[in-house]
Amino acid sequence: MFLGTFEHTLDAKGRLAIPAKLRNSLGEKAVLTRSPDRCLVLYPMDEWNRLAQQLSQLSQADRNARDLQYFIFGGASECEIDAQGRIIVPAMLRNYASIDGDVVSVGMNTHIVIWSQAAWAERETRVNGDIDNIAAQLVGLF
Amino acid sequence: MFLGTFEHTLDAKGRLAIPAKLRNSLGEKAVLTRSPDRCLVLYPMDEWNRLAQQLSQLSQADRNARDLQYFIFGGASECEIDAQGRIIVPAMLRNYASIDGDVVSVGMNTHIVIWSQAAWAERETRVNGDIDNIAAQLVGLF
DNA sequence: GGCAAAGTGGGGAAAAGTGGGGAGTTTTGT
DNA sequence: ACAAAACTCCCCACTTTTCCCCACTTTGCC
Repeated sequence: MFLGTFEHTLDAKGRLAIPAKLRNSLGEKAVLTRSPDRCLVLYPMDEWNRLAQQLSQLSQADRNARDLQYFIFGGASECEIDAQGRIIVPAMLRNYASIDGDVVSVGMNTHIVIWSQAAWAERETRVNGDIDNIAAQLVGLF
Repeated sequence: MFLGTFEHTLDAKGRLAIPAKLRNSLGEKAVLTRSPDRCLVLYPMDEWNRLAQQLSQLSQADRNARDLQYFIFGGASECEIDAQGRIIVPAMLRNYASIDGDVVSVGMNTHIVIWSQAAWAERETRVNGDIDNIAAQLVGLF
């Protein structure tokens, strides 16, 4: 169970420390990949396996399915958490999510989402004040 | 489990180094063949055996089935990974996928796909910006 | 305040990626 | 048939990147 928002940094070697409170629910290994909205997603292995299996079962004949597989599998990286609780974020993923330096990690219950500080701030201001309307469109949940 | 995207080179002798992270899930032998979209595919032996069996079971009376068998079996090459972690890509396959020099290898969970750098870049620009729509058509996965 | 855990930074050993030489074999051309 | 050329395969060498370990600073907690 991943909860909370954490601001921290990614160092010059591309290493990212996973906040201790998020790390607890993560095993020693995890899979990092990209999300369509220009941020990264970190899955614990069991959650990743579920996703990977569903994705693999899509028909190879469907072009959209293949494109999505390229996006997810091709953008993925199996991460081991080192002795300091860090993972290595490949240059390609750093680039995709415009991450250099300040980072925001968000626990999303089943997985962790990683944003560049700048993109996160932008998102916050966009959504702020509008959350009433957004929630209103999803009545029935509460 | 093959994951990630890697840019590297094929040397003048037709040798292609398999990135270490992809090599780990590969045995000492693998099968390289062509894919309909002008790139190459590298299967580990167990995955290849499954594919080959399915392909063999197709009806010989069906012309399309025979053509597909020619395409896959005829284009296939059994590869051994040498001491430096490289395979040799036959000239015919290099030619088919327009590979000379820069190459992109993509882990696709169960197999590895190999593109020429140029063709990959073209594909990327085509898909870029469209990934939202593609993902939207496949909701239920996330 | 002091201790422990978390977060951050850097240096050095090891591995990965790349290129090339040369012996042995096959193919090509005369 | 024979020589020359091309191709394989195996070995070695160099450069770059990655990984692992250690050390310091900061934060939180008793």
